[in-house]
Amino acid sequence: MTLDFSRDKPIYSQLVDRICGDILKGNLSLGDRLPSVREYAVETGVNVNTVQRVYKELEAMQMTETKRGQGTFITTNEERIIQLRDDMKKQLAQSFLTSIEALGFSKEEMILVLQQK
Amino acid sequence: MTLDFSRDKPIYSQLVDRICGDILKGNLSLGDRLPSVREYAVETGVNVNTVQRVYKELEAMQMTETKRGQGTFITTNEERIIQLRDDMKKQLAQSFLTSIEALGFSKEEMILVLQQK
DNA sequence: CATAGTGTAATATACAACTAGTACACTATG
DNA sequence: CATAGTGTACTAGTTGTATATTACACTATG
Repeated sequence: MTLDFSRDKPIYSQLVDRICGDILKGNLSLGDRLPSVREYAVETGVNVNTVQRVYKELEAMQMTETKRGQGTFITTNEERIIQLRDDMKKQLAQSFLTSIEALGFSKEEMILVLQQK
Repeated sequence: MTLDFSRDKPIYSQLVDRICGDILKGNLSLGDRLPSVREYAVETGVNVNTVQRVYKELEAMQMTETKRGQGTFITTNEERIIQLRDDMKKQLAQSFLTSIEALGFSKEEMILVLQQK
């Protein structure tokens, strides 16, 4: 694989987003095992510690459960996933609103732009 | 003044946003002179070099014009401001779309959330 | 033409975030 | 109980950001 990473955001953060996305989209199923930190490090071309940080973040979000010696698994708690999905949606919307307000755009004009794309 | 800065973004970047916003919103008018780097540094409680970086960025965006010995002024080129406003609007929209796509949200469902706020 | 107020530049320092290399600790399995 | 495969922890180096300090270059003004 060896992914491309944008430089304006930490790699670990981009990987968290990617995995979150895969889970929320259903590309990964509840209970699935993620690659080991070493495997995933090789796949993506980053350091083991970076992957560890990714898995740590995911676990802190209660999106995964980590078992030493066994691996990291996507939570089987479906409610938690649903809740996370909703939280993220709200958070995305809120930070978007904050940004546009800071630059003086109205919600309505931005929605128009979005609809045109 | 002595502003509060969020820790998740560089200070210089937050100041750029603030001034951009003030210009785009019309709080600052075309041709207005910004405070001197030293004044603004004291006002905001940051270092002169940080303010200098802010003014440099603004000039690179052609949002201001800097005259050595005189000060930094908001461009009188109204077209440029209009263009910047439009560019930023599109850029905001695009990065929003990229984010929501990465996490598996649809444009439509996000617009609904935005409208409810 | 001296002076004070502009922006600009260079250097050193400090600190935090990020990443990498390496070694350690736990678990399943034959 | 040895071994291979897990996650974890420690240390160090790099980079970006911010600060402090100092000096320089230009402009307006008395």
